[in-house]
Amino acid sequence: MSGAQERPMRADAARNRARLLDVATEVFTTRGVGVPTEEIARAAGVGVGTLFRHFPTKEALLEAVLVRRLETIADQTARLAAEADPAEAFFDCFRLVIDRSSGKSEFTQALAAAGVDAHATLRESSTAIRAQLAELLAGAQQAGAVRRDLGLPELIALLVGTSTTMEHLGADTPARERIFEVVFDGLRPR
Amino acid sequence: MSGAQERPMRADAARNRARLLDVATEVFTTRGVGVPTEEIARAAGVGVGTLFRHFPTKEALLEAVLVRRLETIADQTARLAAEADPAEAFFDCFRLVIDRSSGKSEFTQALAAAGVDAHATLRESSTAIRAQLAELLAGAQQAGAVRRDLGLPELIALLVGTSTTMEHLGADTPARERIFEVVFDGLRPR
Amino acid sequence: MSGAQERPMRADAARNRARLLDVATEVFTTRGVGVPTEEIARAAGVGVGTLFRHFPTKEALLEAVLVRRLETIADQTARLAAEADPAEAFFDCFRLVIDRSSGKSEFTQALAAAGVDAHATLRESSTAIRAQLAELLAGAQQAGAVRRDLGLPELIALLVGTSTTMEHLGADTPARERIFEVVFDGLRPR
Amino acid sequence: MSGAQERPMRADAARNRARLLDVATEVFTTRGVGVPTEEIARAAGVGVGTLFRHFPTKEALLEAVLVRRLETIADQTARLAAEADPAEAFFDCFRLVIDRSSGKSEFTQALAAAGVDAHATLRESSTAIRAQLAELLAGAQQAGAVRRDLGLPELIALLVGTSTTMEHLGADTPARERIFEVVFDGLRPR
DNA sequence: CATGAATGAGTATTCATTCAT
DNA sequence: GATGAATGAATACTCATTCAT
Repeated sequence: MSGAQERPMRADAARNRARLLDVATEVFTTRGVGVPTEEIARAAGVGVGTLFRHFPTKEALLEAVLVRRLETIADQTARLAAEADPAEAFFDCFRLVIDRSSGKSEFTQALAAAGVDAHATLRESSTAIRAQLAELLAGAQQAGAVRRDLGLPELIALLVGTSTTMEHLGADTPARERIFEVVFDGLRPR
Repeated sequence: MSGAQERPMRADAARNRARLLDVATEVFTTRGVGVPTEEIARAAGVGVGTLFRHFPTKEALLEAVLVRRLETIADQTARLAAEADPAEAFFDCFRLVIDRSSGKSEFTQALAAAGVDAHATLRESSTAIRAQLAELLAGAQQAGAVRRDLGLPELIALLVGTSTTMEHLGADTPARERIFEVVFDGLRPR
Repeated sequence: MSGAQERPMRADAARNRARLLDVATEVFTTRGVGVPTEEIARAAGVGVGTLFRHFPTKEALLEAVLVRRLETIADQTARLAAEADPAEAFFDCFRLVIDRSSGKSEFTQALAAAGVDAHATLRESSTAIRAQLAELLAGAQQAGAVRRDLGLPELIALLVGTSTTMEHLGADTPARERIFEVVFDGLRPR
Repeated sequence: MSGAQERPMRADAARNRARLLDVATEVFTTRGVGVPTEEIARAAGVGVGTLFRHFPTKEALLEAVLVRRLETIADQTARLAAEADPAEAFFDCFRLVIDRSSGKSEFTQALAAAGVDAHATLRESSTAIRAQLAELLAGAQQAGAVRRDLGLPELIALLVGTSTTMEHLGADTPARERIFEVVFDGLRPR
């Protein structure tokens, strides 16, 4: 149900596609979405034509990057949810989502896309993550670890916002930890 | 208290400058920074030439918009700080800053600019607001209303992040209120 | 009712616009529609930006060229129609339309556009020319100089086709004259 | 009588070549010459590589299409010339050539190619058709059915032009018939 | 001072053609 | 031989900025 390849796809083509995704992720994350396609192609060691063969549009490339991010997170989130007790699962997941967030506000966009509706491809993977977040939230609320009046939209908005907060703190680990404390304290009932 | 005028400046010139700032604020806020300068000029009822006479660069225009925002906030913040008791002042100010946040992520940028060091012009007004925020924070902490381990950088980052959170909730007032509760609860000691 | 300038338009702007139209006409006519916009701009001694300021689209430029051609023809046609007797007017006009046709099949397109429907601007001037042709045709038919069973569509198609015929004869004047004889003979009743 | 095959050529290769020619003819005729090679290949059920193996250039493909058209016409023309009396043969052939004309101006090009000297490959088949047309014309002229002052160039140009005329009339059969009457009347002596 | 025409570097995208699989 | 992935030159169009009117 996730990323099934229609046909095997030639080895080099797959390698190029992967390389393009990696480079694009890196570049979009660190330098924003404004970077020319040609530069991305060059950095991936392919011609522009190849980039556009794999992703018919710059937007499609961005979308693919976001989808992959979301899928990665969804996978890890799922693993967490299965292992820990509800409360721990919820807070660990919150951390995980935030920690996956890196550089620029690009990831913010990805998460935002999970909240708002986007293109078809994105919607699928964002739906997956939304479902998992909803489940985790419900579990934590039933376990009495999180305020009952919070809904999924607030949770998502809070994830996006906290991600932004962290971006502005950079690598200052103690400060980041204090923010986690503030938010987690605030999330608990009472 | 606001950008000193070198020479008297003709009345119409001043009017044009003001109009440009207003329009730019509106446009940047609602439609993002990507809007062509020409369109801003037209909306302000002047030619592009005039725009570039007042603001030598598009970036300079954006900067001016941000500065004015920061100044406005600083003014209101100052008023609040003078009137209420420290705790109330702090939280009221937090709300005020967030509520001034509207549309797009433009305002978030303004807040971000207060955190990071940007161009010279910005630095002046951001310094002002930083000073006030620092004072308010200290007051609230001494009054025992806010955790003592939080520094100014965390506060600013939190403002930026919460602003982002709110953007994603849009006009859902009850939800926004719940976010305030979460953050404010989290800010309090213990 | 023809090409009214909204506002005076600066002298240099008008000159550039005219130069662009001239160059485009020349270039499209002799080398076809495939010629890069940049080249047209360079040949007109302006930057691409100027070209696109005057004609927001390559298609718009082509359209403008065609319109001007049609207008020119319509003007001359009108003059002819007013002076001569119906039969002479009709045949003179036929010649005139064909003789205005030069190089490539670009003019064919222009005439075709008069037959089929095109963009709004084109339609206006093509309507004008169609009306005049219809009038001339009717006059010649009433004067007994042209078969009564021919309609306007056939006339236009014949103009386009004869224009194509002439293109393939190039500058061979006697041959062109023979074609005129063939077509004109064929047009007469019986 | 048609392009000699150097070596036997494998059965599937021959089938591919034929299929490509068919598809290209169809596509060029209905949608013009601008259609991407890749699309033609796909429609023919082969990869682009195969297309370029058979026709080293897009232009070569177009040329092959035209050659085949000309050959077909030449064949039918030859048959007609052998059967009827000179006058009838001439006019029937004229009709046949025109009626073979379908969609877009692609066929017009083919005819035009018979008039002008194009690439080597084309020259061969166009020479054949030119010879036949010359013979038919001479026959009709000696039979007193066509003006004596017309040469082969005029005839070819007239064929091309009339083809264009017909294109613009589309499927309006009565109108097409009237055009034939006009042209045929005009072609007769006096 | 204001205007808006001119500029031209910059960008996404297409497509004929080549070549590794 | 066949395939389709890779290539990259080419092209229409945009927009910040300058400067003649």
